[in-house]
Amino acid sequence: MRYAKGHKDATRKHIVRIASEQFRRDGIEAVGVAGLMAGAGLTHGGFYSHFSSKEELVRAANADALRKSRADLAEAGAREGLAGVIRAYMKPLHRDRPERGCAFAALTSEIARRPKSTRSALTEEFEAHVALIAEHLPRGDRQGAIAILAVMMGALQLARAVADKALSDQILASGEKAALTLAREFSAPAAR
Amino acid sequence: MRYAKGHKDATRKHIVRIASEQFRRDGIEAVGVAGLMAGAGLTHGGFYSHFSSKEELVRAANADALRKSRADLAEAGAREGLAGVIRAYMKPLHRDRPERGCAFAALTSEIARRPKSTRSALTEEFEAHVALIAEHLPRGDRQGAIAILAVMMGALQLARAVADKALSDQILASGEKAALTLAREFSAPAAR
DNA sequence: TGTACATCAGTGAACGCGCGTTCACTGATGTAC
DNA sequence: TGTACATCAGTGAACGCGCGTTCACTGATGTAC
Repeated sequence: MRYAKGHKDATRKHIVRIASEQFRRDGIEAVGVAGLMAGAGLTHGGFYSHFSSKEELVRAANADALRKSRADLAEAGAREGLAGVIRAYMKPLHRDRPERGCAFAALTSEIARRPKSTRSALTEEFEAHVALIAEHLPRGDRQGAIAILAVMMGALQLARAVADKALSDQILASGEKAALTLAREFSAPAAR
Repeated sequence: MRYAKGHKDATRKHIVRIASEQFRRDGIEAVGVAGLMAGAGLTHGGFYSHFSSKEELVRAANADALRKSRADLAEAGAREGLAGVIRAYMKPLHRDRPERGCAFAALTSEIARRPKSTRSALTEEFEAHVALIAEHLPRGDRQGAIAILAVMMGALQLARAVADKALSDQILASGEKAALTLAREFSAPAAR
């Protein structure tokens, strides 16, 4: 079957999108090329006409997921400021749908063990996230932005891992409160 | 060969220790039973006379790693208080040696995808960590303790994942500063 | 004290399975004549 | 306008390999007589 112009590009984008969801939900290692392609409605053989290796897809999928979640953060920030970003991030819905959520929370520890090329791709997106948060802080405070991202993703991960629902909700609330506290504190440091 | 009394128990403990290191360094999924047993100086066949499944070892290894890192935190806390705990956690050495470090930072997102039995084992250890940090806060503030743990492990993970050394150091410094800020803030909330 | 046997921690071959990757092939459609 | 052919996205069988798990076996030593 000969396909319409742009068809292959659309297929590639579709595979990347499906992969970014499966990776976030199940972890990178747990997702196989065959299952991934089946999830995209294709057979596994065609994979290598789109990507030179699974690792290339990993880079593309992470970048895609992070670009998308950055756009979500930017939108919440434009509407409701930094407090809006924090409240959106710490929502129970975000905990319950990792496949649509922040790729840092889902994949950072796994990416730490992948090749440098993959970690470099992550690093760029990390900087972009930090810059986005820093925009809402006086003097574009990078340190504060990094800390706010760290506490949010740390709390989200813990909330996903514990086996107790009430505790999980409590962790989300703690993360939200701490992130808001840091936002306030880094905006106008206490004079002690 | 007949072995001395207590030999089998010592072997089991040895396997658990080796496993807890390999899991933290390479991730749970990436560690195979054969490589693990070889690392312990044994052959893979004997594995199932010690554990009923890999998952049982995962639970034992995580509990062991977390009990040990909790003892380290407790020691730093006894010597130098909460600030000492935070400074020890955010040290570059901790970033560079995941196999000896905090199992939350290394494995939380992976554990979130494992069976409930494994997540329950983690939950207990999490509560114990929170209690240990809360001891250093007024009124044993659980919320503050959870937030401090979250920002430390989030920052440590990010410091391990980025491909840039200077950025990684900066992330550790941000995590330390934020954790200290939260410790201060949760001890004596600003009156605003 | 000396011999026969029971014990059992550890060995290593084998199982079915899914992994990432390769490759000869298919077949619908665009292009050339 | 009608036919022959080139294109190329996608197919599916096959590759070597390592996975978690099973199991018949080994062999050094403690125990029974």
